[in-house]
Amino acid sequence: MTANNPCLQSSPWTQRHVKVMARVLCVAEKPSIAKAVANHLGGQTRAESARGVAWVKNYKFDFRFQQWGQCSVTFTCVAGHIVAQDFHERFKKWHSCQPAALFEAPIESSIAQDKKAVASNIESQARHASILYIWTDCDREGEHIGTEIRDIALKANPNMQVWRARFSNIERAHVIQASQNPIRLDEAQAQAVSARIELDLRLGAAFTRMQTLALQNMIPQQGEERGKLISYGSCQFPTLGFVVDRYLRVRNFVPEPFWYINVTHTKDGIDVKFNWRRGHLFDRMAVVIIYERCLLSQVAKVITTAKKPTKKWKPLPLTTVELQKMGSRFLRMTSQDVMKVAEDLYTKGWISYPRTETDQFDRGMDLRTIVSRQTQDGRWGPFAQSLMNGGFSQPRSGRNNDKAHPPIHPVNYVASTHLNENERKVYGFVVRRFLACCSEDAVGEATDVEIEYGTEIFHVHGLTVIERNYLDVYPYDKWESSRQLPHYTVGETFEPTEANMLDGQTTAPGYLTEPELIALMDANGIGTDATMAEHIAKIKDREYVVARSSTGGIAAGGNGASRGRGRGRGGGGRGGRGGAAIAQNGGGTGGVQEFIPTTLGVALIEGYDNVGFETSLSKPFLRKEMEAQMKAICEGRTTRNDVVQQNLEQYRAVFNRTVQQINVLKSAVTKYVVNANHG
DNA sequence: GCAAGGTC
Repeated sequence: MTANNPCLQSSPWTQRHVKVMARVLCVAEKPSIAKAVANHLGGQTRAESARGVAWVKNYKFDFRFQQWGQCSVTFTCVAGHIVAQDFHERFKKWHSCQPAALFEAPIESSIAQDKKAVASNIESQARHASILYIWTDCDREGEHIGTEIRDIALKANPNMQVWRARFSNIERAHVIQASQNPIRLDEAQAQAVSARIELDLRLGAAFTRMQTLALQNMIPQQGEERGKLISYGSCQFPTLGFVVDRYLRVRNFVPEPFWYINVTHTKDGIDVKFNWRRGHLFDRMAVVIIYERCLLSQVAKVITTAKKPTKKWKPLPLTTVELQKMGSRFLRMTSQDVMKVAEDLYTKGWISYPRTETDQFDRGMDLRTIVSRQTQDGRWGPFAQSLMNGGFSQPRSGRNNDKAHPPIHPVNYVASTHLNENERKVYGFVVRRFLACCSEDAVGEATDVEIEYGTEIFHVHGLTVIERNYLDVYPYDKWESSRQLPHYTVGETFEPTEANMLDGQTTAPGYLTEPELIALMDANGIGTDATMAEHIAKIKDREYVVARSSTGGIAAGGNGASRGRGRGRGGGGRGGRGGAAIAQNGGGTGGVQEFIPTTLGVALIEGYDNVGFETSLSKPFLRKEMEAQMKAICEGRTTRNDVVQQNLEQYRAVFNRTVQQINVLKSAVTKYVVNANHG
C-alpha cells in the first residue's frame, strides 16, 4: 500500500526530513467559527491576538490531516468581506462626471479601510504556510470572501495550495469530517456575488446622484449646507414601495356596507351565538329575503355535532427573520435594535449566533444540557426543570437550513440583574422560544355544532384547552378556552332565542407595521436576514417614511383584508393575534411600529411609476430577477459578465428615460412635497 | 454626499 505513494516510501532522504511538518493556514469568515473549529481540531490551543486587531485571534496547534499528514496549523479569521469596490478616483467626486458615466466608469478594488490589519495578518501568516485552507461560511457570500482571502494570501505567498472546507454546522464530528475532505472554492458562486456587487454599486451611485442633483433643491432643508441626499438602492426602493403601496390602499379605501344574520340560543343558562356560514353578503335585499325565510321556519335543527382532539403546535426553532418579526411585534423594539441587542448577547456568550436562516436543530445537538442551564431562573426555571423531569420533546423541524448556523438558542444562563432592559427582553424571548420548542404542543378539544335554520346553516365553535404545555412558557402565543358550550344532539330542534339581521362595513387595512414589512421583504427576497433592519432604518433616515406607534385600533391588518372579508360592526380591532398580545405585554399606550410614507416618499414612488417603464424601480421584481440571475451564474447557465452587461443595459434605458422625463419626477415632488409645505 | 453584503 505504501509502495504506491512515493511520499511514504522510506528512504534515508525522506526519513531525515520527515519531521518537517507542512504548515496549514486556516481562515474562517468570523471569529466565532475560527474559535469553535480550532477547539475541535486542536483541543487546547494557543491563541495570539493578531497585530492591530484584538478580536482576530491566531490559534496555533498541531493536527493530523489524512491528506497532508501531521501539520502545524494556524487558525485565524476575517470579519466578512475584506475587499472594497469603488469608482476610480476620477469619478468619485459628484461633479467630476455625469451620473450616467457611472454605468461604465472603471471600478477599483482595495482593502477596505477598516480591514487593513485583518488583511496584513493573513499576509504575514501566509508567508509561513504552504497550504491555505478556507473555512468561510458555505454560502455565496462566503465563497466570495474565500476568493478575497485567497487573493491576499497568494500575493504574499504565490506557492500556496488553496483548499476549502465544506461544513454545514460546527458540531465536533462534522467539523472533523469536513477537515479531512477539502474541496475547491466554487468560482461560479464567487462570480455571482461579484456581479451583485458591481450592479449594486453602479446603479446605486448613478441613480442616487442623478435624482439627488435633480430634486434636492425642491426639498425644503433646514440649516445644513448641502441639500438632502435622495438615495436609490435596489433594496431601499422596494422597501419604500411596500410602505407606499399600503398607504395608498388605506387612503383610497372605500368602505362597503354588508349584511349578515346571527342566531342566538340560550341553553342551560349559556348564550350560544351561531355564526352564518355565508359570513356576510353585500346585497341587502338578498339578506332580507333569506332572513325572512329563517324567521318563517321558526325552529332550528342541529345537523352535526363534532368533538375532536385538537392541538396548537409549538413554534419552530428561531431564525433571524422570525426574531425580528417577533421582536418588533412583542418587545416594543425596532428590528434594528433587536438585532443590535442580539449581537451583543452573542458576543457576551449568552446566546448563539443571531444571523441564521436555519429552523431545524441538528439531531446530534445536546439540547437537554442547554435546557438544564435555564433551571436556575426564577421566571422560567421551573418550566425548564419540568422539561428535565421528562417533559422534554424534540423540537419540530422547519424547512430552512443555511448550512452554517443552528437556530438561535440560549447558550449560557445569565441572571436578569446582569442585563439591561432591552437585553432582558431579547434574552428572555430567546430562552422562552427555545424552551417552547423543546416542550410539547398544547392539547385541546374542539367542539363544532352546526344548525339548519330555514335554508341556512349556522355554526359555533368551542374550544377547551386541556394541556397548555409550551404555552406556559411562551406568552406570545394565545390559545384560550372559549365559554363551555351546552350539549347538543343531532336532530335536536329548538326555537332560537334571537335571530337578528345586522349590518356592518368593510374597514380599511392598517398602515404597514414593522413585522408585516419584514415579512414582505422576506417573501420577496429584499435584503437578507442580516440587512433587512438596516434597509428599514435607511428609509427612515432618508425621510422617505416616518414610523409611529400604532394605535392598535385602526383595522384588521394584512393584505387586502378588507374587501369582502370585513368584520362586522364592532369587530374592527386589529385582527386576532397582534392586538391581544400587545395588550398582554403591558400595552396600552400603543405597540407595534407602523410606517407612513412622507410626501417625498410618495412622490418618488409615484414619479418612477409614472415614468412608466414596464417594471418600476419601486417594485420587488427587479431584485427577484437579479436573484434568479445570480442562481443562473452559480449553475453555469450564464456568466458574470453577461449578467452585468444585460442588467446595465436594461437599467440604462430606465435611467435615460427618467432623465428625459425628469419633469415627471419633479411634478410628483411638486404635487406632494412643495404643495404640502405651502398648503 | 452614492449601494448592499459580510461582520466587530
